[in-house]
Amino acid sequence: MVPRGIFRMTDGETPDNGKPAKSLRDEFVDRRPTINDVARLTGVSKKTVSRVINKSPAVKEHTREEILRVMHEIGYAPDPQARGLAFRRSFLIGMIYDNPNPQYVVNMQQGLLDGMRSTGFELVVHPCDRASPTFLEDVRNFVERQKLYGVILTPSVSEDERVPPILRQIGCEFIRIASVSLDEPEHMIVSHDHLGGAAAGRHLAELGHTRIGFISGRESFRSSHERRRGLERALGEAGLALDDELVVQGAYTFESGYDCARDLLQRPVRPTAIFAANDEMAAGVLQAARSLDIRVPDQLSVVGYDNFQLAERLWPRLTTVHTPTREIGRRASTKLVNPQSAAEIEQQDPRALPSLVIRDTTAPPL
Amino acid sequence: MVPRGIFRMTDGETPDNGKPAKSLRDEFVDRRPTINDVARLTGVSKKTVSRVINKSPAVKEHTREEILRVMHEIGYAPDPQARGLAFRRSFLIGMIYDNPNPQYVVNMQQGLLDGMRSTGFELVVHPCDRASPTFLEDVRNFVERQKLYGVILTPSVSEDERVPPILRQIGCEFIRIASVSLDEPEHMIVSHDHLGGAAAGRHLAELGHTRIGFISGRESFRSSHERRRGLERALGEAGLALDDELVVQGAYTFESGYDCARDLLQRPVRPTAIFAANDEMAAGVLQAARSLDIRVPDQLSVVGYDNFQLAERLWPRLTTVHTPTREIGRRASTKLVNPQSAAEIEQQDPRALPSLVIRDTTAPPL
DNA sequence: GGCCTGAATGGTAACCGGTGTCATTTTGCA
DNA sequence: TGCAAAATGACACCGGTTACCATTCAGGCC
Repeated sequence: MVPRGIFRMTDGETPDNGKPAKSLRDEFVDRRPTINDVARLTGVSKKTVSRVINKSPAVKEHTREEILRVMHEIGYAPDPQARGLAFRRSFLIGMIYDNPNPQYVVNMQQGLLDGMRSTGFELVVHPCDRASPTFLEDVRNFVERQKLYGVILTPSVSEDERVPPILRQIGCEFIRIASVSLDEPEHMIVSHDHLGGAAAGRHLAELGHTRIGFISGRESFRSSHERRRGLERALGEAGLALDDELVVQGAYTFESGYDCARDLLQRPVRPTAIFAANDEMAAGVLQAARSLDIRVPDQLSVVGYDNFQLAERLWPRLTTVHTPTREIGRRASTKLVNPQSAAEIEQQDPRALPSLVIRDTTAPPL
Repeated sequence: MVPRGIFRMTDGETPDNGKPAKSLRDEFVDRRPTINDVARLTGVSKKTVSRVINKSPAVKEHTREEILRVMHEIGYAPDPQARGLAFRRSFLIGMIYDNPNPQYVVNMQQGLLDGMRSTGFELVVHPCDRASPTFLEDVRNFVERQKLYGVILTPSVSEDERVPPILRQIGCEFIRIASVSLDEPEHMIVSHDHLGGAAAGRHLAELGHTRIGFISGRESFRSSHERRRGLERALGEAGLALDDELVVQGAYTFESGYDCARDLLQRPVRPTAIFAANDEMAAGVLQAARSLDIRVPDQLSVVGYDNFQLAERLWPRLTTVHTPTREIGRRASTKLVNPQSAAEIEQQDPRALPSLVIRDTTAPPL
């Protein structure tokens, strides 16, 4: 039996003005259809339509289909603002970052958007300055005012332990993206930088290098620690050790890579290989080698980390560790907007691990 | 005379429960203050508070100050969703782009955010595929569903003439960012790429080059046209002409730059200088020269366009044309959220013009 | 000085487009 | 037929805005 009213086109109280029959769509040329229109056209209450929107199981299959049909016909889509107001929560995901590398930012954004595609969520970007005295207040205001559905924290914001308590207090979901687990797993996506560091170390050890220099990022950067830890582990497994003398501290910038490499390469006994903790610094290493007439890879092997576009544009083309930033981003946003499917993905798909890309800056030592 | 009620802390109908005096803020630890709270605490109606929020002149100065004081004290900020719902318009700005270059995207975003800082607007990023059959539908849905306040179109989406009519129909403000004016000025921010092209051409002509190659972007890219037009003008002013034989078409990618340069450099009489329409392709030119044992800049001068970070990482460091992408972005968003101040900026500040950055890839011909 | 008029200001109710709570109707099954 | 469970609906509410009306105030006029 057909539920009464399901097929009525107009409500009993809406007078039929006798105009020639026209497509349902025509009514909405200068006005977007609302939930009330859907309810009126299907003859149910707006509450029932709301149930369909929210995929409540408490709607008879037949009713649901009819409502969906009408929605489709008149081109209805719920208003995220109205929904958000009632939910006390928007359908916006915030990406909070303080990262100077454009390539990272864009790859991450792309990945986040991949995971949010056709879910109705949108991405709001929010760069910030972690060193600013108003940093925490900025974050709080952003999240609270926009009533964000969730937040993605990327390095180095993700490493700031002052942020999670604020988000918990507000009641905003968040995912931290970091090189090592800092939290309960449901809040983390880990990039396992120690594995990448180990791959680089193994590669250099296999080539026969024993005097290996390491250029780190700032003390406060977890990723740099992890990459070093991996390097040390791989060298250890090859019966080697990382000489503290050959570890110098950079700052993830091209210039710092240049300076650190000049330092290392002008030592009485210089290293035969340098592992720079990111590609920017590795580019600086190449520049420094050139300035000292040291040929790469014959006289010096160089390994970077990140595998940004830059690595392939350099000369020689840079051997580096690829980080699947986009894939990591996709997982992070999926975890936020679709937790159950995220769990599946994580188990089966190993693509989110770093991997070595061997190009032209590494060779056996002379 | 003090308006009645202004200083009352509680409404007459709200019973004083006799608890010890506490900061006004304490009331809002688990609940954000609303316009009703502000109205109650100041003893005015919410309508008056609303007038203050919207900077209506029809509020007595004294009343306004008092309301602002209370707002500040309890940490009130209007809910953008509720406001948006009533306004039928959100406080979100969309950035719609289909641009493969991360550096451009990030610089542009940064600039847009600069112009929106502390205006209460937020930036929603929306990459898209202009070649997709659903492209226009995607754009429409995005803008219409989110009820965007305004949209920024960047190349090459900004060059698509099908988009503006859709936005006009929806009633959404937009700004097109392009290399040349395509529209009424109030919808455009122009990057004047022909000036940059001319600067590059002038530089090469002054160095004494006469056989100059040009690697363009795809036919459909306005920027490439403009850069070429500028080159031709500068050469013309120097009594030279661009030889059509030496113009080859690339695609703004590293690989296309490499291929085109190999083509040009293996001609019987090769050019002594190459102007590539962007830095990516210029990087490809350097690679190609190296592969053919042609020394830069001694045997070949190279000029790029964009001045992205890459330009300084290359070896030799690339001479290129700087585009003030971030500044352009700042102007674009300012124009959207604060049109009157935008007009002033545009007149006085010339920083938004391209300028030549001379590095190490250009020298007089042998 | 009192009255009238219009401008300035404040109040009330309805509305924007959805959701929550809880009551009511319908259905399936013993 | 009765009853519990499933399906649906009525109504208030989310936090702002507008439309419209009521009140207050100032100035001009007689």
